Order: sequence, then structure tokens, then C-alpha cells
Amino acid sequence: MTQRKSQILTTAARLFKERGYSAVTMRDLAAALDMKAASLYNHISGKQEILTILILEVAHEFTNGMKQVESDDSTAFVKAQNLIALHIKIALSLTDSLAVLNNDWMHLEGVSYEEYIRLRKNYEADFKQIILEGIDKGEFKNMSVETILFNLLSTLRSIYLWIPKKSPSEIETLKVELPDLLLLGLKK
Amino acid sequence: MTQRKSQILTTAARLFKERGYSAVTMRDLAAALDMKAASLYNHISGKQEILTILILEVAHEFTNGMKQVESDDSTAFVKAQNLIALHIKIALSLTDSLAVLNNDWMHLEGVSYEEYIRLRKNYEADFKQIILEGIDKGEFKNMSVETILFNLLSTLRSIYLWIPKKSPSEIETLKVELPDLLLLGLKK
DNA sequence: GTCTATAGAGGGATAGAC
DNA sequence: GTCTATCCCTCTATAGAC
Repeated sequence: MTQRKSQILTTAARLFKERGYSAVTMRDLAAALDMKAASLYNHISGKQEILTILILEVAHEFTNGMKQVESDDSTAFVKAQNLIALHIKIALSLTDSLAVLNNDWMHLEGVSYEEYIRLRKNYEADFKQIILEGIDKGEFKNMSVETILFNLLSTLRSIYLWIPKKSPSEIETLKVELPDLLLLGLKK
Repeated sequence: MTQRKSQILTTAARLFKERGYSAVTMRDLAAALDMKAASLYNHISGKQEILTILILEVAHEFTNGMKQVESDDSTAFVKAQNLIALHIKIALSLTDSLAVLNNDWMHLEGVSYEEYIRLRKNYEADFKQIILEGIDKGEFKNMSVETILFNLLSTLRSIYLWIPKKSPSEIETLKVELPDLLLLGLKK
């Protein structure tokens, strides 16, 4: 990956986050980089390639993080804590790309689309399994696993919206309080 | 509002929800209604009008619901319960428009944009006030109000994503469990 | 109220000079 | 590696017949 290409990708991520993939033109992107649209094509094959790289990078981060969490031989409660930390970490390091994943995944095409859907399906199934384990072993309240998963993923998926508006000290507060807020209500 | 116009609006809401405002063309919308794009303009002034009507209707529903909740002389805990019920009710009755509000508000233009921003700002400030009241009176844990607000709004804003996939009985479960899940962890 | 036709602007992408 | 010029297509919206 050349320097120019990653410059294009980070700028694209920011613009896609602000206005959405479909509303950003190659001319917009080029202008934000002080160049002409035609020049972009020396670095990337097209608009779709940008979208695919941005989204699949984040999706693989989640998948790898989940593998890490699962390989650790700990309680469901600790695994859930680690997943919360994973979401915060990715939201901090890949804020804009994560926004693109959340909002524009449906504009992926062909095999990239299939790949994304597969990764997301597996991630959610793994997450559900961890919650089920927690309920089975009496670590969590005996509530509908669907409701719990919905609540956790909703909040975790929104972190990227919250982070850019906050100071480093507020983010530290979130890191400490979010696991408590999300999991202590669940604890048996 | 003629029957034809509301037919156009509900179809547009569905398409905008699926692909986003910018990716849906007037030809797409017309085709979904078995008509030609030019005919749409006998009922609406343009694409922007559709977006404005869909989003501001939902925004006013939230604003009116908040007024109701505030006018009730009850504890912060009950007010929070009522706000959760409000979000579930709107997510059920205006699922597609709510999705459009969440995803495409930034494509509003002119006074409609200003109006939306104003309504959202006031709604969030009112919500925050209720949480602060709960902390002050010792009903809620003494946590960062920002963290609490973030968690509540994240989950409440995502309900529309969850509802279309679920059966009526699962939705009943959500109505019962969500206030417990969101608020009992907060309770002092 | 719906149609065909089309204006006028702007989209992604390519060719080829430098 | 960047540019100008341009292709070809699609976009929103309008004009005017029926």
C-alpha cells in the first residue's frame, strides 16, 4: 500500500462517514485531496474498491478480535468485558471506516458483499454463544438472549458516533463505566 | 394529503431505508409504484420534499411524546420507562421513516435541516434533564450522565433495526424486558 | 393524473499528452 | 503520477400531449 493510496482511503472514509457513500463523488474525493478525479484511478480501480477495502478491513478486525476473546479460557462475563473493550478499541482506531461499515455495507457488490455478510453473521453468532454460555452457567440473568444481544450490540455499534465528540478523559470514563453499565444490570 | 401522495411517501420511506436517500432515484421510486418518474411531480414538488416530510413527521412525534412524558408528575424512573415505551411505539408505527431520520437527516436542506437539528437538540437536552433528575434524587446510580444517555439513546435508536426481523411475541418480550435491562442496572 | 420526450447538470471512468 | 478532455450514462425536473 503506497502512501498516496492510504491517503485516498482515509480521506474517503471521512467523506463517506459525513455524507454516505452514494452522496460522495469521485470529484468530491479528489478535491478534498487537491487533485483531479482522473488521477485517483492511478491508485485505485474505482469507487467500489475504496468501499470494499474500508469495510472489510474493519470486519476482519472484529473477526480477529473475536477469535482472541474466544481463545481465552475465561468466564462468559470476562469474555463480554473483552468484547466491549474490543469495540471501544476499534471505534477509537478506525472511527471513520467503522462508520462506513455501519452505514454503507449494503452498497458493497459481488463477492465483497457476500464476504461481509458472512463475517457479520459469524460474529453475531459467536457473540450470542458467549451470552448463552453466561446464562447457562448462571453468570447472567435468565433473560431473552435476543434482548440482551440487541442491547449490547446497539450500544457497541454506536460508540463511533459518540467518540469524536468527546475529550480523552470522557473516553476514559466510558472505558470504565460502559462494561459496568452494560453487564452489571445483567449479572445474577 | 391525497391517497396517492401517502402511497408515494410510504414507498419512498421503504426504499430510502433499504438503500439510503442518495442511492434511490426518482425512477426507482416511480417503478416501485408502477408509474413513471415524471408523474411523481404531480403529487410532490421533488425528492427533497419527500425527505423533509418523512423526517420531520417522526421528529415531531418524538417532541410531542417528550412533552407528554414531562407533563406527567412522576419520578425520573417512571419518566425513563415512558420514554422507552415512546421509542418502541414510534419504532413500531413509523419503522421506515424512523430509519430515514436516523440515516439520512444530513441530506435535509435549508430550513428543514435547521428545524430537525433544533428538535433533536431539544429532545436530547430534555432526556438528559430527566436522567440528571434521577441521579440528583438518588433514583439512579451516580454515574456519568453522558455515559448513561449514550447507552440509552444508542439502544433506543436501534430498535427500528430489530423490530422488522422479529415476531409479535418477541416484540412483546422486548417491551417487557427492555426497561428492566436498561434501567435496573442504573437503579441505586 | 399519467404519459413521452427532453433539457441541463453531473455521475464514474478512460485516453492520451506531459 | 497528474493533468485536460471527453465518453457515455443517469440524475432531477419540466414541457406539453392526451
